[in-house]
Amino acid sequence: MNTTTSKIRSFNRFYTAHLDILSQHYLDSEYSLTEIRILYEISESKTITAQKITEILNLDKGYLSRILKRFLKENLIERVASEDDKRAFDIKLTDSGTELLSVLNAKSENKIEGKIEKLNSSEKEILVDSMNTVRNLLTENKIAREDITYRHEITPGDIGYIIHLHGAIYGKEYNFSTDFEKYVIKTFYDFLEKYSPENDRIWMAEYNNKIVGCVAIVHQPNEEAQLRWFLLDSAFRGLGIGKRLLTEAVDFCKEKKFKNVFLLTTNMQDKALRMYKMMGFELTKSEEVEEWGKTFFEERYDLRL
Amino acid sequence: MNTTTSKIRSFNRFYTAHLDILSQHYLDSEYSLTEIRILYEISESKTITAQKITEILNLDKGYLSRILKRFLKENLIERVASEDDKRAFDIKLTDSGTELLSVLNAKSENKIEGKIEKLNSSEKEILVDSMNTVRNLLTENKIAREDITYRHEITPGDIGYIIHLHGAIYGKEYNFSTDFEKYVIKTFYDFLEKYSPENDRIWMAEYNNKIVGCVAIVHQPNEEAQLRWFLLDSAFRGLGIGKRLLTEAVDFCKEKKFKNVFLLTTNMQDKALRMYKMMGFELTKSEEVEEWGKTFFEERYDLRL
DNA sequence: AAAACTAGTTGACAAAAGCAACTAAATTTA
DNA sequence: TAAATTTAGTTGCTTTTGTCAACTAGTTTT
Repeated sequence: MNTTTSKIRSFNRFYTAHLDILSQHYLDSEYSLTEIRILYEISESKTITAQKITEILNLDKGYLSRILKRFLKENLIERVASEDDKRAFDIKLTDSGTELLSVLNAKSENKIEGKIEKLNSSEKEILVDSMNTVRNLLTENKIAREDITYRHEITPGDIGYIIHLHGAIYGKEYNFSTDFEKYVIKTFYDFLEKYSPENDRIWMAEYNNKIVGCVAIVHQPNEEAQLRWFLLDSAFRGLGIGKRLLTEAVDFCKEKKFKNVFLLTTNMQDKALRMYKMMGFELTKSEEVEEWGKTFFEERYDLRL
Repeated sequence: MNTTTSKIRSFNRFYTAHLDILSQHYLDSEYSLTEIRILYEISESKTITAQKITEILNLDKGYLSRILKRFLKENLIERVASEDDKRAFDIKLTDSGTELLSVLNAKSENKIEGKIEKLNSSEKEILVDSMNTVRNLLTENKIAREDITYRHEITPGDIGYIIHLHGAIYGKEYNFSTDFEKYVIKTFYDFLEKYSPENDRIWMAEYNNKIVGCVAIVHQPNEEAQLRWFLLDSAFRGLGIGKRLLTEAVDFCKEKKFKNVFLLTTNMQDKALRMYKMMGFELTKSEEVEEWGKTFFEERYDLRL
């Protein structure tokens, strides 16, 4: 028996009970969960047709029709004949409908408050993060480009996390030993020692407040710069994050008037190599080495600006 | 408006839709979700009374009574008058009831399989871990001591994550600047340079495969050892994790026959200080310093073994 | 312009759930 | 220990919730 599946089922049972949505009256109001969901859909889309609601909530149109009739009578909704389809109506909430919904929302929030009141703020953070993770993993479209944020100020914990990503990702994908992480630690220490906010920069791509990708530009003598630590969590590839990071990095180099940017990489990083080439980087050196428990080619790429 | 609450509400709406529990027929069977939940409860507790079921599932006893009557007629359950209460019956599933439930379980698992088939194994792991976290946090008992695991082999990504924790926690709790993280990076680099598996060790406490606490013993000249990097994520304090880590560390020192263990800390770490003293450490030096954007006392504690 | 389709309404009905009165046994109380 | 109260389960009656199919009137396809 598949344990992942059974663990998920167990969670589903737990959450069904937790949601407490199987009782008829939603939050002791005189409305059922279905009715509230209808009102909620109306409020969400500002204006909507009955047809659309049946699609979203999977309701019988006859059933819905009667519920809407009652809502009209109770002045919770109002509707006007649709412009482009004279059979249909555009439905929206009246003020008292909005009011009702907000009262119920407040009630629902109170109930949730009660359930999390014993958690401290970091536990709440963990809870929300975990919920987001569950949701993202269970959603078809997985991660949306818009959910990724970018920044370049270094805050406490960032560098450590980037080191962690390097160790974890290279360990998993290329079987690099912990020696590689040690090497990364060294490079970051040197970077921080010589760090010049004016001529160095590190960009981070974040998802759910967690770094999932990064790249940095480190100034070098003779108007050169080195591009370093270009990395993307495997779950976040193919979203244009890498391209965005590299573009920011190269733009920064142009802005700072560096004459040449170079980077050191290995022949194993096929995906990163493709992106470097796309940005105009060209192979200038290649040398076979044995390190971190593997044999590979260490390569240098250059981009003249 | 409290964002934690609204994020949870959003997740609840998502999960309600995801669970798909609002349709009448459970998994296209001729049974409703309520009926299946009843069967499930009966199967879980091997033998149960109707009263108990109404309590667990919050059902009307008249309603339940009729459902059970039907189950009896359909030979899904059987019941015998209870020994200790002649009004009540002990209910249990018949073979065909068990059979029905297992068919439905298989269906349910198939459905879940379908929803997670696109996830790779590490994503599945993350999913289950996150569900466990959600569940633990929403359950009274919060995080249980048994959910914490301990290990001391360094795997790729560990050191980076520990550096991250240092930066993030000290940044948040004591407002230390990123310079502190840089200092931690340096200490870890030195540690890895001189690392001797024989005389050094680092312990990690994990929750859901994520490091939440650590401590290390680093050998020093003259049969001394230094205790370093003792740290605990604030959400995981008060669970005995710190004590366990320190005990492991001191036991290791005894086993390795170090004559003295010392540690350097600051007067700000009140909680850690209490634990050090509890383990027998004594203050041997105290000096005012100004570092990482703060003024404080740097203190040395020693424990003779 | 006819045929096929769609948005919404309505009647008839079935299933799900709740409420209250009842029986019979168990427990509490005086 | 007998009367009063409570409890497990049943049954009749009712409301709520949801389904199905037939219908109107407007829309789209052919």
